[in-house]
Amino acid sequence: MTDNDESLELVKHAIREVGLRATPARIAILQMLLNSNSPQPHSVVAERLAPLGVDSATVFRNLNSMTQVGLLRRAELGDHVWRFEVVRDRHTGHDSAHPHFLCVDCGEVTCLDDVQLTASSQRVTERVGEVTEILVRGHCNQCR
Amino acid sequence: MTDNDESLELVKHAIREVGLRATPARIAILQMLLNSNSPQPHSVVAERLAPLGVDSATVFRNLNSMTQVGLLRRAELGDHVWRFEVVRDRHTGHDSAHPHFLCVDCGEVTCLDDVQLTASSQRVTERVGEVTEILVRGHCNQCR
DNA sequence: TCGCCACTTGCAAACGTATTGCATGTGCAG
DNA sequence: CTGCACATGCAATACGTTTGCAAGTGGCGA
Repeated sequence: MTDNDESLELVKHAIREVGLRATPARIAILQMLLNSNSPQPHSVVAERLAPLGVDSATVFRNLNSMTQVGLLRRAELGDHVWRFEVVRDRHTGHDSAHPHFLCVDCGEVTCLDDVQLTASSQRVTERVGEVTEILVRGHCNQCR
Repeated sequence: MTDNDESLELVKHAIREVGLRATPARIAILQMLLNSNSPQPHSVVAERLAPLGVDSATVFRNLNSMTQVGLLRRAELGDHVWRFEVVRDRHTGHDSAHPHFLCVDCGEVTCLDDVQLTASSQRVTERVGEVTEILVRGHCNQCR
């Protein structure tokens, strides 16, 4: 069994695990995003998969469905284009309202789970409701 | 001179100060946003000004141009809708990029300008880079 | 105060991204 | 192996945003 076979099985398993069918389109999308080190816009994913005969609408639907089940993360860098990246730490447990830092230049998302926002978060919670997500945008140290 | 006259003159002055003409459309947009306590999407601004005979494209152009010159701030809260708010402290120097709370159910936006995120923000800044925007999402008290 | 001219506007058309309907195809549980 | 709910391809559509162009006007200078 080669590395490719192995990763193929892993990808298939990850897709089935969340209750979706491991179709060629989904496998290709996930593999492509796994090989990217930054979130990719739909257009890029669709372009790359077009030669494989995958329709643009299918890419959209799959990116959205895989995002809904937590396989992917959808990021908006400020240019009104959704970018998608693989959620690599689905099993680590800290899926509560931990802050994410999003670099609007390179699109990289950093988990700030050790950053203490609790005090203010609690105050915010009381004031406005139930907080489910905290997103911090800016320019990361590499892009400044 | 009434309060309205006074604020009208202030608004006109603010517009001219940045090198733009004080046209009825710009005055109306600025006044409307000054009376809002949260960022408003273009659609809402356009709807509100439509009865005055202001075109939607004009609203777009003005929101963008006034943003370019620093009169307004454009915020993207993660739902692919630009929202505009008046920059109220252009002259005071201290950065006014305050956190926003977005209710994912009803879409209402609350400005959290009095919430203290400074300590953690500074820590975040050191770790990842320069923070330009803080977004808190969740369910507001009305929607829970 | 008046007239000029660059800046603005209204209207409509163009654009790019995202979504949807429907008939066909297919992954996979039983 | 087989059936059926889920997924896909294709095309049409919805939507938010931008742009071209001719007409209009704010505000400066005379």
